[in-house]
Amino acid sequence: MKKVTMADVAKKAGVSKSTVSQFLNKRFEYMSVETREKIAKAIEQLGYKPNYLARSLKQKRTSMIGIIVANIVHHFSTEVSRAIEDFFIEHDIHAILCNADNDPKKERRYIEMLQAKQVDGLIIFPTEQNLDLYKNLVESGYPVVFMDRKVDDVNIPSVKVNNSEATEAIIQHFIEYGHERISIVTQPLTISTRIERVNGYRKAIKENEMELNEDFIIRAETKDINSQLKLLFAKKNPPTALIAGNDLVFLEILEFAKENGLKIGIDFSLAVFDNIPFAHLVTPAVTTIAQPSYEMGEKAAQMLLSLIEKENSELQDVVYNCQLLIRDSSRIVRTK
Amino acid sequence: MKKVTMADVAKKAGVSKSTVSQFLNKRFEYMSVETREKIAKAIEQLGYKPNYLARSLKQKRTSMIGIIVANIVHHFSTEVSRAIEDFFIEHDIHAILCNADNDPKKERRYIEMLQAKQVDGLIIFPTEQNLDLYKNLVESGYPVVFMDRKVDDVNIPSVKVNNSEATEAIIQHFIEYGHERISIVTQPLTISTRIERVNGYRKAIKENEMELNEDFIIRAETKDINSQLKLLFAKKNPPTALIAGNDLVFLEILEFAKENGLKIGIDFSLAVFDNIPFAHLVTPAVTTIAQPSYEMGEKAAQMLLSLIEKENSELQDVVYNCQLLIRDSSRIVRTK
DNA sequence: TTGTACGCGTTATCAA
DNA sequence: TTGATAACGCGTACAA
Repeated sequence: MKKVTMADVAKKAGVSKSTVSQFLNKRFEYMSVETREKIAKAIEQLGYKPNYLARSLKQKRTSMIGIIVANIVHHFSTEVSRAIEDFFIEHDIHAILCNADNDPKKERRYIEMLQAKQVDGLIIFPTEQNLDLYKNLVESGYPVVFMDRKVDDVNIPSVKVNNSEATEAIIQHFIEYGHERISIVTQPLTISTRIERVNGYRKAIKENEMELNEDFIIRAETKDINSQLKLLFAKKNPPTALIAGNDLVFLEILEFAKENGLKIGIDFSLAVFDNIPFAHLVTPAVTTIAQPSYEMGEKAAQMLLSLIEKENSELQDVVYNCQLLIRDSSRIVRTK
Repeated sequence: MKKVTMADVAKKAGVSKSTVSQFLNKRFEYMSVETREKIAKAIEQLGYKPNYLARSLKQKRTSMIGIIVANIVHHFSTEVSRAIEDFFIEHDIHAILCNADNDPKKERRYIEMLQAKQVDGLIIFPTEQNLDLYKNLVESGYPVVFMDRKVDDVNIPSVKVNNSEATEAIIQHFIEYGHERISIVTQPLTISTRIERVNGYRKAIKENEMELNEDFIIRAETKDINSQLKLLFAKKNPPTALIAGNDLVFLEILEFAKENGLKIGIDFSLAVFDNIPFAHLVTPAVTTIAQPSYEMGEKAAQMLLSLIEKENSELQDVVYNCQLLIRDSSRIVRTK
């Protein structure tokens, strides 16, 4: 794999390296047409491709950014990442996607690796467990934007949704349809997003003067959700409506229902956080609390770019509203 | 964002750059314990992080590979990419994921971009439309592996499944359940995968001495599939069984069925290529022709790594078998 | 309009 | 056991 360098092109064209460099950077103003053509021909013949690596080293800019998602299996992460990648490709910036797998150690490793690779900036779905590291990033002035989650006491701008309000809204919806026992099912409360949702849950229950039953708040790893649901539904007064924290939880609920012969929309109502691509196609169609993932990704990308280009060093958090998409799975009216 | 370099560490520790480099590369054999400690302390205090970029320039190896998928929305691509990334991360190699979006121009652009970035190798879901480019890659000795598709006349090893045989198997299954009019629905026949499946379809129909109806072979862009299905089902003798070419086609079929009040498993039977994550959870559960996507990704990654490390320059194509997962959507017995 | 020379942060070679 | 020096491939003053 013989590499052809600028020097080779220069020799072939009978000019100096700098002239070739000029050519590549399209500074034709002071270049004779002949030289220009000679160089073009030489490049063509040799099949020369500039080495971005060397250029990056010199320019101290790699035109690469890193995305660290908490859990790549989560559909929301995928959508957001896609948006970020799309945005940056328009600016000739490549994204490297890393999956921290909800593991703070992996997150740390990736952050350090990406910095070593000199990426120009980072968009992180933080595990929220590496405070010192986040603070280091801020101090060293590294361009970073947080996604989906917020970390207190760290001055990094974040893009997220109004989790609390969205949860209140879906509960309001359930109440209007006559539900009196509503349960929320989520993964462990290690991150702000889930905490906010449970806070919204508590608030809504309280404000509606309903009984707050702690057993109705399931916070468990996905692998344990099925058994927890079994316990919940074995109670004398099981819930009549469930709120699923994300698409992964939703699949667990589906599995639970299937195994236990419960029909969604009949035996219990259901609403799910996240965009489920097939939500409107299954029977019954599933009510979702959709996050504007594409806009969120785009926004974060914009913010990061402005940080990279130093246009703006003091960015505000951005909070999006969720959209409640009512479908059949939550439309049953409960008459006690 | 002041960058601290090896020179800074060297100065602080009172040694030369070369010694620091030795230290970083763990060549401690001929190094006094004191120097070692001095350097370690200096690195610690300055918060020094080696610059991989400079290292890569020198070593002519970036520890990055590129993945170019044809269509990132396709679930199969995601699974394969995940497997590739997982494999390479174990070897401290980062993957850059690019979405060619089924566009040969984009594919070309990405290949060139990734080469300019000096990635160590490429795994490509080829559009099959850039023959000259593929040939160039081979000639320049660039490590490349094709995924999912095969390109004739180009000496690049590929990892794929036995599309033709898998299609024959599903048709055999349908026939056993009494179907006499089976249709295959796929995207346009621009790539080997789809061509092989349609070939398998033709072969199976012929061998079973059934009537080969060209109208029963739908090859259309996803956006046109719905209307094509409408035409198909408006015929006097519509098919009683459908084979969907992938998950995107499947969603179109779901949509079509919903809009026209047709019930899957009742009004027609269905089998789908690809792993649909929720296939067993919906009603009726969907019969799938699963590709071993994770193994395929892993295999391709292994092959690429061996090419990169020059262990092996003549690799064979690898063909995996699909697994037929019979579920309710195809279990109805047709009695004419 | 073009060429020379140096710097970017490493690593490799070879002396010391 | 350590250090000086030359690469790696490109960009850019500054000189010519």
